Amino acid sequence: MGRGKIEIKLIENHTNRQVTYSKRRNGIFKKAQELTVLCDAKVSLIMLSNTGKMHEYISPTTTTKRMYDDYQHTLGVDLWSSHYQAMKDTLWKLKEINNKLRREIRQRLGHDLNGLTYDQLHSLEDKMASSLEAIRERKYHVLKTQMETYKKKVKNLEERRGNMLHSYFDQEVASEDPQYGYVHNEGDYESAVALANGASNLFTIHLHQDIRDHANLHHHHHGGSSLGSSITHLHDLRLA
Amino acid sequence: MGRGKIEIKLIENHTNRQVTYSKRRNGIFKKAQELTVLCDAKVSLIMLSNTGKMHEYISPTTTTKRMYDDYQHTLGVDLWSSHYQAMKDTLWKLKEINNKLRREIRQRLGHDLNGLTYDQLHSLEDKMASSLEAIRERKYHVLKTQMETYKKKVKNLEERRGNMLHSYFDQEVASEDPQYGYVHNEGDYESAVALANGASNLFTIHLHQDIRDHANLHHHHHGGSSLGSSITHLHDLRLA
DNA sequence: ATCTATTGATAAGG
DNA sequence: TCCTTATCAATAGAT
Repeated sequence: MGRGKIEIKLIENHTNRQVTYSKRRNGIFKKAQELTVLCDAKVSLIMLSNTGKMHEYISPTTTTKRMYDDYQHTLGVDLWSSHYQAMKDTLWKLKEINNKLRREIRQRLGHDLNGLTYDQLHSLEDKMASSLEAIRERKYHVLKTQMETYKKKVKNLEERRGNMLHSYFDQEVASEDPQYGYVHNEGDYESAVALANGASNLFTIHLHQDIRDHANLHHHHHGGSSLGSSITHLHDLRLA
Repeated sequence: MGRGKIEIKLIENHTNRQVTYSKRRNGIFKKAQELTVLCDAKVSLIMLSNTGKMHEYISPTTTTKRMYDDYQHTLGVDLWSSHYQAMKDTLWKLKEINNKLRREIRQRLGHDLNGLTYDQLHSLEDKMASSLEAIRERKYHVLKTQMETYKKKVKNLEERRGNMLHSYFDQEVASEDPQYGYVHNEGDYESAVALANGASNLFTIHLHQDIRDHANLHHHHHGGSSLGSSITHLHDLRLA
């Protein structure tokens, strides 16, 4: 269709190729638009020239994202599933670990002991007792250190100001900040985990196994009518 | 181009529409293929008929995923980024929680106490002591229950078999499975967390802000030459 | 699905 | 890139 027939092979002349690309691109766009209107079809057409320019046609009744979503759904594959899957696995593992940790803490708090045997309880008791001992030792160590600090301070004061020691000492102890008292924050964990669990539901990926052998193959019709075309790289997919 | 000119508007006749769809679809596929060869272009063409049938053309030098990824990159926006971001947030929160839980456990094991004040240690000691008490109580409860079970068994046996009680009882106790001894599995948590941390590095998402106003607009050329076509919904994008 | 008159697309040239 | 036009290709309607 032109002043002469042309072979369908790469146009060597750069300028010529550019011109032909431009013309034919617009021809295809026009055809896509006509098809959209004439047949109430939805078309997504993305073209990337060898010079890196990208052109798109999308039927006005849809969006490119929706078309690709539909496409993936039709194929029963998720092109991005591997990414999602890895993330999902990670999330799952973290949640598992979290649950284990929380269970362990609860048992160490003396809750949820019903499932444990006598032996397990005995072992837990031993561990708790020795942990408690470590904490007590640390506590006394801290106390001792603190006392020594105070002693030194007092000594200093005694040297500098005579015997005002008792009133100063009492004041110092009373003003210690009580807000750092150990706070059990299981509630925070609960809500954060709940949030995490809720959010993760957004990412339920369906990974179907019936991937059809369509990708990068030559002209196929999977079931149904065949047009017997000799065009290569055309794929005929149906909604499952 | 046919026995008569046709208006570009929806073909009312169902059969006719189907036939036209089929013919034109193949026409566009052929054009897409020719463009691919003639101009060394890459084309991704997805068509969805009003009957729900989907057809695709993809240039053999690329894949649908790559085309769509390129498309998104060209737009400077990743339509999936919000999903990824939500997942990433979830992962981060879970990791935070995990660390808190693990710190708490370690403190309850009597480790990592250096950062705690005397008050905190005192509070922890109290909690540990009462937890330990709960565990002890549970342990004795289990022991008592178990003893009663044995007593009943023994009583049963006494009634049924006379006075063979001692040997049977000893045997029963000795054969109790010791494999359920409490096992501290912090190592498992460590490695699982490490794995999680490693995997999460795969999901560093780049969220660009320069979203261009291209989506679902009518025929546009962003910079450069205009073909002056009256075709609507054509988009002209350039690689950033 | 095939045929073919007719319109539409486009190669080459400016 | 845009216009022209001879030529070839696509396809509408009929079978």
